[in-house]
Amino acid sequence: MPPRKSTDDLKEVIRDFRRDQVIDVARRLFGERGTTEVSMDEIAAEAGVARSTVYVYFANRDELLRACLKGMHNQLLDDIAESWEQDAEPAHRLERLIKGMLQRIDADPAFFRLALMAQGSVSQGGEAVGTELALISLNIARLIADLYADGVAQGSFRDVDPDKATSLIGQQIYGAMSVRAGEPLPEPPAMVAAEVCAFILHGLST
Amino acid sequence: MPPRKSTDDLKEVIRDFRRDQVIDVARRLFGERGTTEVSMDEIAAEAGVARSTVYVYFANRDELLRACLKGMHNQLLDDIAESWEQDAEPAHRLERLIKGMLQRIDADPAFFRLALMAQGSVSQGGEAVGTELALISLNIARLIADLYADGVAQGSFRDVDPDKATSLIGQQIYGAMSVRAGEPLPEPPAMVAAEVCAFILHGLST
DNA sequence: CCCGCATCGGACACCCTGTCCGAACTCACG
DNA sequence: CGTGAGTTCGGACAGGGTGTCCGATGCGGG
Repeated sequence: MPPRKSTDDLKEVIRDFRRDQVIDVARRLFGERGTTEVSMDEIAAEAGVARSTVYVYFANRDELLRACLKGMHNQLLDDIAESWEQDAEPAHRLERLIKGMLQRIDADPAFFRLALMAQGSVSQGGEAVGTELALISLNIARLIADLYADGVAQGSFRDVDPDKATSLIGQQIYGAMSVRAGEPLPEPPAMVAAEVCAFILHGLST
Repeated sequence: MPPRKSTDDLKEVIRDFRRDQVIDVARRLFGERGTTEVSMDEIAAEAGVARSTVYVYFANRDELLRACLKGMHNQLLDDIAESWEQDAEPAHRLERLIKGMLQRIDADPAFFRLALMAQGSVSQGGEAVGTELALISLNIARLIADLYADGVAQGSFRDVDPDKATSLIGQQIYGAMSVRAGEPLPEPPAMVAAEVCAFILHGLST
């Protein structure tokens, strides 16, 4: 087996390119009409390939859905990582984190609704779609945990069980994102992020 | 058309009974394996009726799903209404509200996961399943709004835009419920409710 | 020029939905 | 007791989706 590296690499690039092509279409259609309402025929047609070709790249519908989620996961992490290092102040990081996620939703609300729906499927057949979403949650949770620990260390956050605090913060963010994913005409992300962040910091206390 | 009241009433009772029989089975199966993974055949078989008979009671799969959600909605409202009048103190009402919802989840976690999944479907075909869930949200939101207004009136809550405050509180509760619906071995609802409530009241502030 | 490879397109078996209808059963009424 | 209305059953049916398979086609590199 001779190296033949460049050729094989090219093939792989092409393969990835086509894969992404299908994923993009699937993500759009899933987002627009829901994962259950789009047939593989439609995806294939819209992507300009034969249905059987789609099955060359993805074993089945589930795997395609998982690939869609993975793509979104990566974009989300990129978005957040970008702004993460710009400010080490915990409260600011929190606000940036929230703003980043809201912006990601705004960039493709349909896609995020897709994620929410998949969230539902997770608890179901148990299929591997769940693992994709669990990864996202884990990554975000880690960021929150770090940020909280920093805040406690410098005395700006109340010191309670870190796991509980992380969970509660995460829940608030999750709720905020869910609502926004459904809202037709959302307010500016920066403003919402500021409100959510303020609420997390102070709650209803006078 | 003679009155014949008692007979017709009886028929209606029987009809409702059978309907509920199917709904119970459907709710269980939907909860266990997800709404998309259960066929009408299975539901009918498990309920001990012919598939065609199910279609006598429900026009289609969607209507059956909606009926399942409506049932859960009513149970939830009953649960909450029960404890609502026991204490007029806003903070206590909030905690009771949260506890009530957590208990409902614990009573039938599978069912709540079903609701979450349907939440996803809402944004999809747009079918009337959404209206069922929207009703639930509305009812809860009204309770929260009342409670918040009381708290502000008596000076125990910060006075901000009531809509925003209601929304933020609702988001926190929504997140907490979502997490709990997925947790395998949750802590006592009362304890979790207290934590969530405390977080809403004070946030991270020292 | 020819081989390998990706793609195509269509046939296939299987499953699910929603509709329909005739047959059997139940039960209240005359 | 007989009759008729209403209910259920079971199965047939069309339509549509999934996932598999395979022969045909086209293309690019050696």
